Amino acid sequence: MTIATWNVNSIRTRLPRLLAWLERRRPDIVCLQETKVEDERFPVAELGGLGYRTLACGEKTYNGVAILSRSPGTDIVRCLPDDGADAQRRILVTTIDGVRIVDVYAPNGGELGSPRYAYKLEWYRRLRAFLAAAFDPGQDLVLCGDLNIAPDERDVWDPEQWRGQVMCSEPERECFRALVGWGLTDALRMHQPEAGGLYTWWDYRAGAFRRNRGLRIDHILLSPSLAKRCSAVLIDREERKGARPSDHAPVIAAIP
DNA sequence: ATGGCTACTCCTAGTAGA
Repeated sequence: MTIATWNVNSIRTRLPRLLAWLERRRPDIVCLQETKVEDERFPVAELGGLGYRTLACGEKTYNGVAILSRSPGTDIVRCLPDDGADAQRRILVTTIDGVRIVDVYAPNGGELGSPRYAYKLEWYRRLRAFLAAAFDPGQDLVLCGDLNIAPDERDVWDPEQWRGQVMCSEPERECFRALVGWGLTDALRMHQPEAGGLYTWWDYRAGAFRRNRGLRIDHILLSPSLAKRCSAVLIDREERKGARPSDHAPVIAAIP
């Protein structure tokens, strides 16, 4: 199977590009983030026309995650167990073809020391607790999405400029290492252990994409059984080019 | 030249993204 993750920055704005990309890449499972739409308004019919089923967990304007798949999903979980009824829509879990899929849109974090930064760290603590309580690293499991953390200096175009900034701070990186420490493998780094310049997000401003001034903040993390099978991981930079792109590129893992 | 953007909303200004 191929599984992809993509922060589309609005499913409605990105729908033409998403449909063309699905036709070209034909991934089996796609985890989307920042759909920015309530579930009633999600473009289910258009995606169905290409043979994809939709599971959506969204809200108006902000956040929102969704999972597209050829096979149906079962055992669906929306939000974290300690989220309230009005929680930000940031997590969606399902099982597809025997693989547990955890689709995540982590908080941005605002500025270091801000309430939103504290919320991000707390949210990661709750995510880690959810993993421990609800899953087993011995199962076939993928945790992927926009984690809003660049794990180390190889993942940042200018480590000096970004040192201590949000997405690069040591407490955030400790949150990423806690996921890996639970038993997950960073699929891209498994295949490209040293390479720099591999980014998944580039600012819309300042010609950042053209200059490859980016960050690697979108990740596919695999349980050991899937890491063993994963044969390739691709950052689909083509999707950051052209008219009206998302500011994120998709990441695709092949798991034969 | 060191900045330049995009998408959302009871839309035309303010907020958020990262």
